[in-house]
Amino acid sequence: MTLLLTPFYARGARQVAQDLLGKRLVRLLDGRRLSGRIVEAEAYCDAAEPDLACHGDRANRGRPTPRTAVMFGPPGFAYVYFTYGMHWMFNVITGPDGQANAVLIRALEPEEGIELMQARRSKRPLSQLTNGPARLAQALAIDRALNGAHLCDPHGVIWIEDAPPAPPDAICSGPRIGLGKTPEPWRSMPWRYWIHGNKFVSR
DNA sequence: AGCACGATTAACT
DNA sequence: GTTAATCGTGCTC
Repeated sequence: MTLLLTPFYARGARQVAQDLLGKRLVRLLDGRRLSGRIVEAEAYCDAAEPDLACHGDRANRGRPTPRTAVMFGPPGFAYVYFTYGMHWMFNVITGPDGQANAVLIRALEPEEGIELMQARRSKRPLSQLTNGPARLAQALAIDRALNGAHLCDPHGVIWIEDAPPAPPDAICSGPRIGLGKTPEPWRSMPWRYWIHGNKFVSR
């Protein structure tokens, strides 16, 4: 059981997003493991490239704000933010310290603690437990308390474990979801990655 | 101090 | 396919 460490995260967001497919996101809640394999992820702001879809680039002329401060910090930490007045989104920080690079985890294939996750999700069927960024956050009890959490701490409450990667020829890519008003070309850049045919992908 | 809106979801028709 | 829910954030006045 190997925990992914800083060097894994300290790379380009698009590379990390693809390499995260197949890895296991683990949440320790009241001593119990809730987990799932990552099957869908999106890259936001790779290296120093501009990305007007990225919170770090869009707000405050690309400078940190209280909300986005974690994004500008070192890799291997969690960036958790609140949106639509009710939903939490879980990201991992990638790239070098000082750049607002991140990967949004969009969907998991549930593995451990399924009953507990279902209890947290109004007993929804397995297929609708963690197939969306806000859904998986609810299932794994991810909220503002985990913003800034270190994912490389073996005594922490959330981390990502090594697991067999998705075969390269099974990785699909396409435009990111929900960008709405984001200008081109970023709106259409194919920086969303998922495992071909996996039924837990959000769409 | 006020306001428009969002890296979404669930429940509608 | 459409829409309400719901509030923190960042921008403008």
